[in-house]
Amino acid sequence: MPSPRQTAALVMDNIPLLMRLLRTKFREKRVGDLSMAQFRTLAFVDANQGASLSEVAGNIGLGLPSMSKLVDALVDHQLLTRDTHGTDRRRICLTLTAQGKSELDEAYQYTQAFFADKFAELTEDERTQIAGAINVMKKLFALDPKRSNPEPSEQ
Amino acid sequence: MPSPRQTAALVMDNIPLLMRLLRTKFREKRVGDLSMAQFRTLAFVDANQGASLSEVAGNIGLGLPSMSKLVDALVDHQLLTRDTHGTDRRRICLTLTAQGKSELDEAYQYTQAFFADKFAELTEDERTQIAGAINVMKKLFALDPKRSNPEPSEQ
DNA sequence: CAAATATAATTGCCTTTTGAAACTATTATT
DNA sequence: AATAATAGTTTCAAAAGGCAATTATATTTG
Repeated sequence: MPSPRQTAALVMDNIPLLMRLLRTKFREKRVGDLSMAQFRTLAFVDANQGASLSEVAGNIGLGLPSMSKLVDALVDHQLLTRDTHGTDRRRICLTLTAQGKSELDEAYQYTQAFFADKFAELTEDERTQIAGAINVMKKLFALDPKRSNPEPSEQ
Repeated sequence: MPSPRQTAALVMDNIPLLMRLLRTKFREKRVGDLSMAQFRTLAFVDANQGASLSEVAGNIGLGLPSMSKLVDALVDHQLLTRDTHGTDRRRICLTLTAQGKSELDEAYQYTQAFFADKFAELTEDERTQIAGAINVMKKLFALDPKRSNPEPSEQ
C-alpha cells in the first residue's frame, strides 16, 4: 500500500534509469544513424501523418528552431517530406517517406526485440501489471501524443 | 494478457513521455539552477558516498570527460567535495556537502510534490500496481544503481 | 479594404553539453 | 626496473538546443 509520495519517489528514481537503458539499447544499433530525437520524430510523424512543425516540436519537447533543423536533416536524408499545407501556407505538412517508414520500423523493432526478450522472462501476470501501470499513468498524465490541431485536414 | 512484444511497445512508447514530463517539471523550478544531469549526479553520490568518477559516469550514462566537467561545476558550487582516495590516489572520492544535500533534497521534493499530487488522484490499487510494475522492471533490468567497486573502502 | 496583429516556420548566433584523443599521474604486472 | 593498465583531466571539435530577429502567410480590426 504505497503512499502517493512513495509512488512518486519510485517513479522519479527509476524512470531515468529505464530511459537510459532505452537510449543505450537504441544507440547500440543506431540504424541509419538516427538520433533518439530523430527517431521519436519519425515515430510521431508516423502516428500523425501531415503533422506540423509546432505539433512535432511540442510533442517531442523541443523548440521550433531545434525541430526545424532536425527536420531539415531528416528531409535531407529523405526520411521525411516537408510540403506546405494546402489551406494554410504558413504551415508545413510532414510525412514519412517509404524509406523513413522502413528505417523507423527497423530501429523500432531492434529495440523492441531487446525489451520483448526481457519481458518474456516475466509471467503473464507481471506483464499485465506493467501494461496496466503504464496505461494508468498514460491516462493520469495525459501522456497520449495529441495533435494540437484536431483536424488533420490535408491539402 | 499482453504479449512480451506488446509490453515492450507500451514501455518504449511511454517511457520517453514520462521522462519528458519529469524533465519539464524539474526545469520548471530549477532549484539552485541544477541541470538534470547534475541533479542525478548529486542523487547518486548521496546514495553512494565516496563514489568514484567512473562509477558516477557509468551510472548516469555520461563519458568520463563530461562527468569530470560536471563534477567540476558541482565542486565549484560547493555541492560536492572531490578528495583523493586514501589507498588509490588515482581515484577520486566524491561526497555531498551539507549544502549539496540540502539542494538535492529541495530539488527532489519539489518534483516529488508534483508527482505525489497526481498519484493521490489514484486508488490504492492503482498505486500498488504502479509500484509493483516498477519493482518488477527494476529487478528485470537490474536497474539498481550498483557500485562497480563493491567495497566503499574510504580513506 | 488597408493597417495592424498574430501565427508558422526559418535563419543566424550563441551557449551548453558531449565525446574522442592526447596527456598526466598512479598502480599493477612482468 | 620496465611495461602495461587504470583513473582522471585537459584540449579540441562537433552536436544540440535555445533566444532573438526575420520572412511569409493569415487573421483581426479600424
